[in-house]
Amino acid sequence: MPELPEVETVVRGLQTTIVGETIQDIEIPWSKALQPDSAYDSLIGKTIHGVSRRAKFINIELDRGSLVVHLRMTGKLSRLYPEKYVTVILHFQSGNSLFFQDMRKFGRMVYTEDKQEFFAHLGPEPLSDDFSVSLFQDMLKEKNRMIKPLLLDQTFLAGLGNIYVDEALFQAGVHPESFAKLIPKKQSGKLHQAIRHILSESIRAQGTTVVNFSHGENQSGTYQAALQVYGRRGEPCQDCETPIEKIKLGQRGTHFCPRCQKTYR
DNA sequence: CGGCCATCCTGCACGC
DNA sequence: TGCGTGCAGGATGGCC
Repeated sequence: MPELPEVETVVRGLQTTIVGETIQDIEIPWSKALQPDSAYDSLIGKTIHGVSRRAKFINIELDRGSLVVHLRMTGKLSRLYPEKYVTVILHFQSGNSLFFQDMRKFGRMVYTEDKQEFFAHLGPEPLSDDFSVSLFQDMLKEKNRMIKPLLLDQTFLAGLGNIYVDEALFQAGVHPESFAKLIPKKQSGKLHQAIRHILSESIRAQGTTVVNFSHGENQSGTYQAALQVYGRRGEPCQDCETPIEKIKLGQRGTHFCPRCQKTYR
């Protein structure tokens, strides 16, 4: 499951490989993966001028407009033919190609001429300078919602996924069912720090790569071992040895230590 | 506004 | 062995 750090790693790779390429042709084995329907015509002949990241979106900038990619659960971009689960192939004039592989077919490539508009609904970038402790504390203060689903809401804060939210809440000692506006300043400060720490550390680890969809199976990153609650139901908490619990919250599997994480309600 | 549900997809774990 | 069932999950959209 690619989270923000994995996406960042992919983007850095693409910056050194596909910038300057011109799209000559596109194959679309899974038609839903490339949107809108007119995207094919819009993309032919376009040259890639840069690659950047916004939240978990990969923004491939063209001479006009952008090709925005979201990998969702199982999407991967690769320069080599992956054989299985290929949904879109960009063929470049150079003879090189870029393959979009996605077993679960949730991932999307979207052509947009107005990326500002496309990203307009997203909340702040958790790693940006703008995202200060005081801003975060102000944002929490006005939200009468449980903290876990709130942190997953991309319009509130853009880029956190299920795994890192559980980890950040554990590190901050905040129970996922706490109400945002009731979290004391000290704890929301810790939470802010935990979010940024986890994200930047796993970017440093070359994109975490938490747990594969097959559960517990390592892919490539080194951050897996650093996970303290996610996927550890029943295992002793590393701080107090109380078994880690798993509940469903906002339709998401949610892991936490019932002793170390305090509920504010 | 907030919470809940269904939807999209597929592979895998589990129970019988 | 093989089958059926349920689960996982990012984001969106609909409903109450």
